[in-house]
Amino acid sequence: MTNRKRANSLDVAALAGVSQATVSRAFTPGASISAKTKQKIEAAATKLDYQPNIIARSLSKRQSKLIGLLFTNWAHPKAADLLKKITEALTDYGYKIIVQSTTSNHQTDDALRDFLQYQVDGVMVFSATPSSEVTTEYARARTPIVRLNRTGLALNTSSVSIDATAIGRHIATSLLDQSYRRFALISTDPESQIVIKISKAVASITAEHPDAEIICQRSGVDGYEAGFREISRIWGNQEARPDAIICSADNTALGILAGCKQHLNINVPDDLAVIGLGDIPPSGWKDHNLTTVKIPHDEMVSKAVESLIAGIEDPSLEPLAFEFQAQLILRGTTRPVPVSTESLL
Amino acid sequence: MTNRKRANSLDVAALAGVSQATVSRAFTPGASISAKTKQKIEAAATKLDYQPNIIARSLSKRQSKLIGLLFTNWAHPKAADLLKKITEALTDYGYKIIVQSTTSNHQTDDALRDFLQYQVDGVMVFSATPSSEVTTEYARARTPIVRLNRTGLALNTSSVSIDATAIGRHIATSLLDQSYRRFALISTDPESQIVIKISKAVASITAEHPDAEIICQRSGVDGYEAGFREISRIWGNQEARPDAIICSADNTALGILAGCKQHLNINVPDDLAVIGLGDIPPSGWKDHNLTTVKIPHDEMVSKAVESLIAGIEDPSLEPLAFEFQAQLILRGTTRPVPVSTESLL
DNA sequence: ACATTTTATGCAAGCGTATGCAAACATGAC
DNA sequence: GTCATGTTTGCATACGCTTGCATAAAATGT
Repeated sequence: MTNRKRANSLDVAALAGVSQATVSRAFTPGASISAKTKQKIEAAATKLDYQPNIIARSLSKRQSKLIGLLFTNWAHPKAADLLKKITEALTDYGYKIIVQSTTSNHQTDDALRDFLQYQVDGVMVFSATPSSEVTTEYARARTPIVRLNRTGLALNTSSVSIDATAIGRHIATSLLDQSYRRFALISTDPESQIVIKISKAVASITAEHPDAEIICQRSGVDGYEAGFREISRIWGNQEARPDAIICSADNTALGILAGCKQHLNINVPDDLAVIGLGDIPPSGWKDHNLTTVKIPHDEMVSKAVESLIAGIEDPSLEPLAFEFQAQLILRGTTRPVPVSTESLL
Repeated sequence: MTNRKRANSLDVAALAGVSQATVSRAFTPGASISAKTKQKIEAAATKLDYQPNIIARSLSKRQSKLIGLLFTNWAHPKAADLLKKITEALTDYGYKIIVQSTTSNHQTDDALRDFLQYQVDGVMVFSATPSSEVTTEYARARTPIVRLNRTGLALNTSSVSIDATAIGRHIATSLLDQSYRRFALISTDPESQIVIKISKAVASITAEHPDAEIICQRSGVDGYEAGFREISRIWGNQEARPDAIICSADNTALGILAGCKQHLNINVPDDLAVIGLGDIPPSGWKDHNLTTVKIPHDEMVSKAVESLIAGIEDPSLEPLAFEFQAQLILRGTTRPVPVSTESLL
């Protein structure tokens, strides 16, 4: 019983008095095998504590049932939820997930090449964009890549994202309807495509409106504390005080809110509107009650997983770019909406 | 160039004019090979876009360089951080991580068996306890398991946890020093070993103190909203109002705090002390300023990874149970500490 | 009963790599 | 030039499984 070596199909075959091939078939769903021998083999297998070696199977079948998951943005407020969702969805499809964390773009490429060495059947990338060299390698290997939280149809990869332009326009329109006119845009990562698109959308709406303007724009403001400090700086510049702040993260927005309340004595939403992005749980808490944007992460993950599987099953499938609609959640940090526009929500 | 088949070591060997074995050696660090041929092979490899097939290597070497990570408690406030830390630490050791999510105990066992099929070199389990059947299977396969966030030395597995008894005693002593006497214990999961130990520690301290008592104990209170509701219920029972609440999660504590402020008009910390567990970011925010317990997750992860690797490298190593000291962070939801006890912190 | 179809099994050749062993080669000492 | 020593290489086999093909066994039909 203290046998060093793990039992393999040959051992089981010997014990069950059949050939090794038959053992293999006993563990292959849908294979041609009689109920009787299958049972016999299963008995032998349990006796020997045998379980098929998936590594060997992968080698033989030339598919690993492994999906690479490249995760970059761990600071994302929904990081854990996303991971859970992705893992579970892929598991349902019979895949195992091998995760890798990266920070720099350089690392991204290395990690993707690693995945290829592990013969992954597909890769999902969260909040990162691989180089075109790597993606062509993937194309050559006919291994699909799906990017989550990145837009566009770049480089042989699919993407699943939100329709940032739409939500940007929606935010701007809504603020205008609520009689705000002087917008500030505060973002975490200046390179985020989503943030850029939102900014552009807001800009295009204000451009159409005679007395509206974007009065201030700042990036690299990341997190609660940063928001708390940032609002003082903004408010300090008396000639250019905004009356509405659009923030690329709820955290930051909550920090701003705290600053308003605690030492600036700014009345939200009368003097100033604050809008976040992401709808993290504290935003809904009664003591914050932040107006924000809810991103349909669950649907996005489902779609991403779905399209990854589709790409694996049919390698000739063309990559696609999906965009989902985000939802503006009006709470207490913006004025109540005039009835006329309520139907828009 | 649109070659369907991935190049393998034999193709490279042919192109470089050497044997397949030599190619293998070119990609094996420390193998016996001359600089010249190695270079030649590398040139051929890049030309063919060759990368060693790790699946095949694993089969041949009988080790996969794969670690199974079983993740249960996705709701843990630090879930994402922990995952990141674990992933990165294991990557540094040259391992890849294959994650699996589970909810029920039954799933836990299945997932662990799956890992075994994938020939993982070791497994890390976060917030779950595998059955003894599975752990003996692992012992037989000489594959180590490390449990993170679970205590004790059960079933051939190592564990890394906090010293719950110590922090429980510390909390209780500190509250007594601050002249609180009537304690309430609110927990999320009634089965959490850590919570149970903390409760017992608090109980043992109060037992030693003549006029202190645990006046109320509730479990299954999970999250901000639940805390918000719970404090009303507690406060409603006028004869049994506590003067200090010890909460097994910061979220819940923050909900309680909000309830105190918003409609119960309870003065924290004068009428009531509130202590959380976990030190999530909002707890440190100025508008909450929650006294809580900081858990040294980073050290714990390092230790867990370290001991897992040790177990892999030396299978004869006995499992160990590690306990780390948690730290009480005194903020605004408890009274200032009398000077005499400050040295304890 | 036999012929015919269907179903189960075994045989053997892969899948792509690692590695012990022996042969070949290079190096330096004499 | 020979020999001893150490370094590189190739050969062949193993790792544990799948699967096409051929054959044996069972089921069906007449």
